[in-house]
Amino acid sequence: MISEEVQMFFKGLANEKRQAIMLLFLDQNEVTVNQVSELIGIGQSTASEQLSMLKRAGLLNSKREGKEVIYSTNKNNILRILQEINLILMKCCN
Amino acid sequence: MISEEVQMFFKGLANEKRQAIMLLFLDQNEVTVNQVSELIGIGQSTASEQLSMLKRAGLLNSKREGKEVIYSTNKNNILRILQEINLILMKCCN
DNA sequence: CTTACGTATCGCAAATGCACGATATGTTTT
DNA sequence: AAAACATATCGTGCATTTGCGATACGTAAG
Repeated sequence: MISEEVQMFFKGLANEKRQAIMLLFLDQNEVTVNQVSELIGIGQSTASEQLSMLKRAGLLNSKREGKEVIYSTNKNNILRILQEINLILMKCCN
Repeated sequence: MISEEVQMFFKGLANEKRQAIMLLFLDQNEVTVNQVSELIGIGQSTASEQLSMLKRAGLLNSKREGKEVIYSTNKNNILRILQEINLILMKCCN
């Protein structure tokens, strides 16, 4: 079987809205929940839940700053998991 | 938005059984539907459907050989999509 | 042509995922 | 302490996914 981490990584990115959220970080490296809600065009609660899901999946980090919660990419973890995935799929493609 | 291909790639790997199927190719580079059914421990129809899903997602190829259908990894496509994903996520992790 | 075997498709029930509004919690300002 | 704002959680309806058995289709052998 495959590590729980990698499994969650794929589930995290298996949704269009969550993919769109990740793409936000191409332009800016920090976003708040409300920004995501507005930029993606989803409700506030949905944004909050999808962001926390991406965090659980190891793709994002969050920190509180005043009343806002600021999300950013979990670079180290993403790169680590990417390497793991590359390794596995490369082997499958001997 | 992200390309349909990449989206399908993630959805393909977002399921435990399908991940297990892909891992079969670490040992052998060709499997039949029945082999998958037995090795993974799922019904014949389920194996058939998941395999054809992985093919649609661009991860597998298939060819008929007699009464059997033999699946193998779509190496070129996998490597291509992996590169694309790496590119995107690397940028997100500037 | 019939049988046997491998695979694909169909119909269905259960589980999971999704998105929302309402509401609760946390934080700053007044 | 109360108001205002940002975020998190809850409950719900709806859609999608999952896995199965039954059945249809394709292919090879008798």
